[in-house]
Amino acid sequence: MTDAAPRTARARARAELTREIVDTARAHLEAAGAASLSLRAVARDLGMVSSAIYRYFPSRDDLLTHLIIDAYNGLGDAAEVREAAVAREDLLGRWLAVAHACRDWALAHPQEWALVYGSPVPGYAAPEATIGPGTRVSATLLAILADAIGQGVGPDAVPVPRRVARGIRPLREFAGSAVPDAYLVAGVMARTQLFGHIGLELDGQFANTIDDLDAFFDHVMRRTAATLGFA
Amino acid sequence: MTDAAPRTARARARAELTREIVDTARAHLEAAGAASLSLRAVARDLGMVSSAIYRYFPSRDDLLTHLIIDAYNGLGDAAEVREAAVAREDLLGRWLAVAHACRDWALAHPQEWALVYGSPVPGYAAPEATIGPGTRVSATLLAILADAIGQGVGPDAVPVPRRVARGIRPLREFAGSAVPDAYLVAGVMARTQLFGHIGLELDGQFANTIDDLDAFFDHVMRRTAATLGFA
DNA sequence: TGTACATCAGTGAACGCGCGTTCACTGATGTAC
DNA sequence: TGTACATCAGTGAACGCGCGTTCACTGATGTAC
Repeated sequence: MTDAAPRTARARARAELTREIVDTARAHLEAAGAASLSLRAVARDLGMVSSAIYRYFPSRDDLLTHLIIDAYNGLGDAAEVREAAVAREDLLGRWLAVAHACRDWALAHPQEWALVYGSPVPGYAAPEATIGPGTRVSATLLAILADAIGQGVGPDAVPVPRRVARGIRPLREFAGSAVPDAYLVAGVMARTQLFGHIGLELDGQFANTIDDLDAFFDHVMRRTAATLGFA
Repeated sequence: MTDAAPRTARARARAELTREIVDTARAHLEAAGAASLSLRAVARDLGMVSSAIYRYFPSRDDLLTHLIIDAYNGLGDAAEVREAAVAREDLLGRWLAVAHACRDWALAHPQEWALVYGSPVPGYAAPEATIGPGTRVSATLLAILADAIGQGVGPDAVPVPRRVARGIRPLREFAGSAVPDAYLVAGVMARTQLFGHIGLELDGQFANTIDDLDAFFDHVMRRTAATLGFA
């Protein structure tokens, strides 16, 4: 996306300052949330005048878009790296790697998580450029499910009602027709359990209910893996 | 909380205007989200001067607190009414009643749902008064689980690791000791599936993936009920 | 290698906006005798 | 039933704040010859 090796001093300075702006904005985001992210505050922190930011980003929304893409990629990287370190035939291990990577990343970057999976930022509409990076975790999970089929492993093959089968056609096409409907449903439910748990945990919905969330999450993710037939 | 029958004309006018302020605020909330809820805009809509609001609510945060409690109660009412209409021994029906009531309410009041289950409003800390109403749905679900035990119905009694059992002590105390740990875990997972699905659906995470979300949700909730042993 | 011009980063002032909250005030409603 | 005082709702102006964005500018960096 950016030039690999900027030639001139000007270009190098520009690349560096662009990175500094994004880094500072991300720090502000983590400190106060997306709604109160302010260009002026970012500029202040960098010792520039607020209008100078406009040499780098055409608007606040554009900066937000960068942060969203970065967040998706940060999460995607974390999940993919941890998942790639597990032996291919160890389906449970791969699932747990993705699950724990997502939760760890979310706990380390709660506002970035909220930026992409929380309530939409008022007045901001995510452009198309965010769609691709937004599907990386799901794609990784789907790859595990596909490998499971190769191993003859999968969820209970309960019948899926016709109307449901019809309603998940876009998903089936995205997944490739080799994945049976019952697997797709179980896969979506597993993802909902994963993302739902993380969201509820970040929102404090387990406060005064569950003390040891590390242990609980691991157990829940193992139970979820069992619904997919992973041992 | 409020006087049942206000005596004087002044008191009647006060009660009515208080209600109008909350109603208008709720309308603004649904239109633009909690972060952009403005006292001045509410006052403008009611044809009053902005400072007049302060005769009714001491601050913006206090108004937000009212909206949060109202939202919890609106959701709680919806769930309880629908659940109460189902025969006590029909566990699946009761679970589905709660699940669909929650989703229907959330789709009808997405910003109110976000207010209580979405990312926290920046700069706002929910006071204790919101805790009670916030547990109504969970309490209803727990009652179904307790009745299931009475019927000898429940999830697979898989062993719960010691550390997990220790970590859910507050929940066990809240539920009463009659509910085995495996049931509590399965119950929390069911709630996560329910709340997680609704949250992801409201955030548009199923766009381009699942067309018929009504059918899909019903199916997913039936599969979830199956994990609790409900037929 | 040096000069002339074009490009671009950063400045500082300004525009226009909306916000939450305070305060001294007026006039209507309620209460006590 | 009528008067005197207290309570309270609503007014309008003001304070102080921070925001996103625009614009004409200066001075440094880069490029072409």
